[in-house]
Amino acid sequence: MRKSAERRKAEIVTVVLALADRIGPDRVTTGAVATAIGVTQAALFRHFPTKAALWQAVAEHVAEGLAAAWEDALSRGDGPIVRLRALIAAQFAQIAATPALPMLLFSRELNVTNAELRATFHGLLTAFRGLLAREVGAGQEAGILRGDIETVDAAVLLTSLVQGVAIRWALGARDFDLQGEGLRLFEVQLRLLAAERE
Amino acid sequence: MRKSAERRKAEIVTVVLALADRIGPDRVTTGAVATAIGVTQAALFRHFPTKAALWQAVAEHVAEGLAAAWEDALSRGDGPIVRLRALIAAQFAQIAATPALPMLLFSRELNVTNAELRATFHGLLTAFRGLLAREVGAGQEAGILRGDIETVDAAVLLTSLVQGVAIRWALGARDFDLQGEGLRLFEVQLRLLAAERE
DNA sequence: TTGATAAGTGAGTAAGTAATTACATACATC
DNA sequence: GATGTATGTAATTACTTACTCACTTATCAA
Repeated sequence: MRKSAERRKAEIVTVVLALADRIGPDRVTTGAVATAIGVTQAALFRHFPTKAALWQAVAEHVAEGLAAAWEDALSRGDGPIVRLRALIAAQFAQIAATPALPMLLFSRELNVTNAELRATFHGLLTAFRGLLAREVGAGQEAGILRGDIETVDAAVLLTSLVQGVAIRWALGARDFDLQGEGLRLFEVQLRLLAAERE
Repeated sequence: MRKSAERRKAEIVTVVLALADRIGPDRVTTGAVATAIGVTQAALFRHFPTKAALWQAVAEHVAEGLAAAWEDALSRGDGPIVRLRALIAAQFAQIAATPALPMLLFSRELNVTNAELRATFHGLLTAFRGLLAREVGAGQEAGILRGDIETVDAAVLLTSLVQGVAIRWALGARDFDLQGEGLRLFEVQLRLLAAERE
């Protein structure tokens, strides 16, 4: 029943993310989190001085998860196409594992209350685009991808693909496999980006 | 100072959208709206029975604006490519005119409190994708666009493009011209989708 | 000019919000 | 087994929220 501070903190962060998905990030009150865990509301402030600090911890948790997934994806493959596919797959996997992520990007906690969080997440999106751009550039130099397209433009198209599918999934009924549909469309876009050969 | 109910209603809706952009949709309190207008908070309830009804009116206003912009775009052009470009341009123009739109899609007002609004907006996105798909199909039949791509997939890629650029604009510093950058990337994607000719 | 109607006000209420406090108790360490 | 510390609680705080109601007053038609 009673847990160490470290494990309790982790539990709180997890519950916040789950609640954010279920009832929306801005409806996550300290009371709701507490009852979902099974402690009193005051107990939360044993572990986080303010609610903003709680959200900060949540953001760091998410950011670390994303960074780790990207690193893992890049270390796996060898060719640029394989690595591109792994990056996209990792991104979809992270979103599926944390469905509140798209909503979180637009929550007031992130955009208004905590300017630092906003910068953090915006930086994450930029970093992801940068990783994609590097692989696209490698593919272009290798002659696998069309060279008559700006590298960064191709990267933007790919990040947009992820966001577009994620939005459709998050706002809709979530009645399709996010990663499957996302990777299918990635292959379509990849065919468009491929250098022509006959 | 004193206005007719019709004009006051319209003013309230406008102010709500402006406030939603500035402080986030979920921080738009009846008090904040009232002081932004220059009336007391109680005055709002003269025109809308509940806050949910207010949001309903806001959603209808936005939906009507989008539908009108699409209709106008379609009536303008003649060829499928021209109409595609006009649809994309219209969408970017609407987002630029109502910057709260992307946030609104993910607000709790839309996603949790009012299930009807959620369905409305989700339907709008689907409708837009449908309009794009029709033009893409026409372009494919005319031999202007590649035929080896599923029509709906191309439409999804185009809506994703809009959403991706809009997200980058809304979450970033808004330091670039949304419509200009959006249309530039549209031309890039269009080149990828074009039937090859040499 | 007058009277009816519609727009706006001032002063409230009840329900929720994050945060604080004094107090209790489980748990590891000696 | 005693004891100090860290985790948790009950009660309460000051504040914000949407919403109500009895009232005032601007506006306009007769």
